Amino acid sequence: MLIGELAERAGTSTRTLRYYEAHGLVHAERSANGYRVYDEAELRVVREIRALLDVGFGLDDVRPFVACLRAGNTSGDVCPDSVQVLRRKLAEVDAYLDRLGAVREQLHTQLTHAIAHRERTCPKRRQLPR
Amino acid sequence: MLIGELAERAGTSTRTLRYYEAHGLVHAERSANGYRVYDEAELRVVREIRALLDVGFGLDDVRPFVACLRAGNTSGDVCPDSVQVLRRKLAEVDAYLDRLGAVREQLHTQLTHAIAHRERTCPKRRQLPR
DNA sequence: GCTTGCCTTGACGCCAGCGGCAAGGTTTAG
DNA sequence: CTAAACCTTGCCGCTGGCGTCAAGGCAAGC
Repeated sequence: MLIGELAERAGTSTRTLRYYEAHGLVHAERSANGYRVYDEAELRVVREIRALLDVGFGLDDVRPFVACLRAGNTSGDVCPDSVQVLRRKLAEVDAYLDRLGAVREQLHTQLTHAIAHRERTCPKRRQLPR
Repeated sequence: MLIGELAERAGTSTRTLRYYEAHGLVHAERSANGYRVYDEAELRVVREIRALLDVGFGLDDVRPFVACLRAGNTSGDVCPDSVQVLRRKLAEVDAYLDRLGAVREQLHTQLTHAIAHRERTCPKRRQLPR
């Protein structure tokens, strides 16, 4: 399998695959003419990477999962390192949810106050002219 | 008030103030020697900018609030444009909260499965060696 | 006069995950 | 023979909000 086919099958670009390789995440043999030749297993690897990036992981966070797949596991998240990353990421997400919830509250009260102020200042104006 | 003093009083850097000015958010007179001279009112403006950026606004989002302050309002959020931005931002935050909540769920189940798998595969290992 | 501490503009660096272009080699079909 | 469709390496661009020099001018105390 050449890089174009892998890219299409994984739903990404050749540029991205070369980028992953440059960062040590995806491996490829080389054919006589220098073309990258991929094993079928790399497709799973690339999909794992993509799935994790979509969830907000960084490339470094993904490494243990890739290594886990390469170690022969059917799923990339069953190895200790992966689990550790999962825990850390879950904590990060929880922390961010908290912060974002607080921000939401602030925005909400600020919006409420602003509208109330407009009511006081200029009562004849309708709230939603629509 | 010179730029250094304003920076310190606003809890930011001179670089930041020049940046804001370059982007049309903060105004300054110039003294004979070319130094920026700030009005007292600019302190409130800078603090408003900082507060909004901390909440996740971009510089463009901040503009209406600054204009609102300049228009003589005691608070930057009572003008229609500001209210509109507040509404939009609130919607964005809500959307992001939803996504992040879904991500959290996925991470949680993935983590649960991974740990369960390790239990099945290697029951003698303790979960948290501590 | 010299140092110290302000201030000025200008320009590059940073982070992350690529996109996109340049300039070229290879293989296959017509 | 040539065009088309692959592939290669390399390098700049992008987004945002600044940090961090660099090189120099101005003010004030000793």
